[in-house]
Formats: sequence, structure tokens, C-alpha cells
Amino acid sequence: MAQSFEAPTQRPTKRRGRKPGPRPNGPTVSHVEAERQRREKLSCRFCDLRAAVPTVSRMDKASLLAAAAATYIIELRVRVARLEADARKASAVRWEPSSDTGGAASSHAAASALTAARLDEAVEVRMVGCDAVAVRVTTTGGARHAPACLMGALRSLDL
Amino acid sequence: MAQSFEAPTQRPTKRRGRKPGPRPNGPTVSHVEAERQRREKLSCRFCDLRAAVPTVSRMDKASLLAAAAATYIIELRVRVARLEADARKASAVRWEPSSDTGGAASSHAAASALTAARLDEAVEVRMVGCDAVAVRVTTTGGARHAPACLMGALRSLDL
DNA sequence: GCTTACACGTGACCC
DNA sequence: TGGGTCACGTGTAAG
Repeated sequence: MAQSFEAPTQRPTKRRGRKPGPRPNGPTVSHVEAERQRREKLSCRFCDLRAAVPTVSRMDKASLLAAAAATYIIELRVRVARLEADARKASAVRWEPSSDTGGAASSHAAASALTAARLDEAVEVRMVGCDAVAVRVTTTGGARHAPACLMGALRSLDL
Repeated sequence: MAQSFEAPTQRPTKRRGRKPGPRPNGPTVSHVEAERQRREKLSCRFCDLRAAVPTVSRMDKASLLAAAAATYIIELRVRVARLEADARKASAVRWEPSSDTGGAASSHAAASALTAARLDEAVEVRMVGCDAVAVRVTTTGGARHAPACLMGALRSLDL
């Protein structure tokens, strides 16, 4: 209901006049209209994707999808992983020189570190200096909401 | 290249038999075949995108595009930006005055660091990476029981 | 006139 | 029952 009309942003050629004739209000109009709505939606999504992928200049739908999937997302994912690992490693708190995801053989015992584990999440706490601690929370499934959970827990401390 | 046949990976229901009849080798076969190739390619790209976006379980094409564009890519981009800023500014857990210049320093401090102060003690929490936080407790008198208090508080979290 | 690419209508299918 | 989605064939604009 939002999009007033069709603004492909990439193909201003309006192709056809759209609705070549006034709807005769026939019996099978329902599905042709539904299909039209679906098409509109899909095209809009394509435009959004084009807007989201900056490395695209003028591509077809297929190429756009290819770029979005193969190139952009994967590259961003590896960059995120690398940056996370870097940030974790370069910081004064060195958790472990192991790889990020995967096996993660956490087989080292630190002096002043306590580790607690539940069914699906684990938290590590380590002293840094004498007035700071570093806390890391890892979830087995997706590590998406880990920070939120951690922040919420810390907030609940009412420090 | 290489796509042997059609493996939607997501919709094994082959809908129709595909090619309802043997090629009559008619006059206008060229474009129907070209269109079929285009469709194949596009579907393959959709499958690739589905494989690249992990947060999608079973969605339509439009929803998949929406998720890929609006959610995943943007989130990854902001995460990359934040991590880059973090890596640049706080390679270690150095507690420089967070409000140093007050200029554009709100890049990483936005909703990632909260500071609370009581009468005689202050605690700083800062995100390190995306699943770890660093907590520092400072007491005005420079008491030595700050770490013990902090550890006890964290322990009481029963994580 | 070729190829490439898109939107449309429509049959078929699934909740 | 019908709303929702998909793939197909085709007309049609560009390059």
C-alpha cells in the first residue's frame, strides 16, 4: 500500500503502459491482480537489494543476486569474522589463540579465570589488572543475541 | 556454468513436468529456450542467496530478498563499521577518557558503553568485539576490594 | 534481424 | 473453499 507506483530506479523505461485495458471485472481478475501485486513487491525488493549493495552499478536481476550472495555477503561475513578475531586477539584480554568457530578447543586453564557453562551458553570471566575484568559469553547456536544478553545481565546487576 | 539441471534445493516439487511436449522445433523456439535459461539462472541465484543468508529458513523470494537486503547486509555493514572503529580506537582495553574530544567519538560509544556511579565507586562497561565486555570498577579511595566485589557480583549472576 | 532482459497473463499447485 | 506462490510461454522494448 505504500509504494505509489513503480520506480525501479534502475530501469526507468516503463516498458508497457500497464493495464492495457480497463478491468472488465471478469471472474479471474483476482489472480491476475494478485500476481501483479506479487510482481510489484518482488521488483521493489530487487530495488532495495540494489540500494543495499553498493558495488552494483547496472546489473540484471540474476547478476545482482549473484553479487549479493556470492560476493558481498560472504565477503562481509569473512570480514566480520576476521575483525572480531582481531579485536579479540589484539585486546589486552587474550582469550585463546584458537580459531573462532568450529572446533574451538578450549583446553587451557588460566590462573584467575572461572568458566561456567550451561546447556547452550558459556561465560568466561578473567581478571585484567586489578580493577577490571573481561567477560565473554558464547552461545552454541547463533552468537547474535549474545551481546544483548550480556549487557542485559550486567545491567541487571544494578552496579 | 555447470548447473546440470534444476535443483531448487528449496522447492523440490517440480510443479510441472517441464517441457510438456517434445520440442516441435517450431519457429519461435529460440526465445522460449532463452527464457528458460534465464529462469534457470535466476532460480539458481536465488538458491545461492538462500544458502548465503543463514537466518532464513523457508521464505518466499520476496521475503528472501527483503531479508537479504534490509536485515542481513545492513546489519553486517554496521557491524563492520563498528568493528573497524573499535579496532582503530581501542586495540587494547585502554580506558582512555571516553569523552575525549566529544566530536565524532560517538561512533563506537553509542549504546555500547554505559557508566554508572555511586557514592564511592564507579563501574565502566565497554563492549569488546561482539560477544565480550570489559568491566572496570574504580573506587575513590583506591581500595583493594574492588575486584573481589566485582567478581562476587559477577558470580552472583549465576550465568 | 539477431540477442538479452523484463513484465504480463495464465495454468497449476499448495495451504 | 480461495488466497498465495511459482514456472511457463509470449509480447515487447532496448543494445
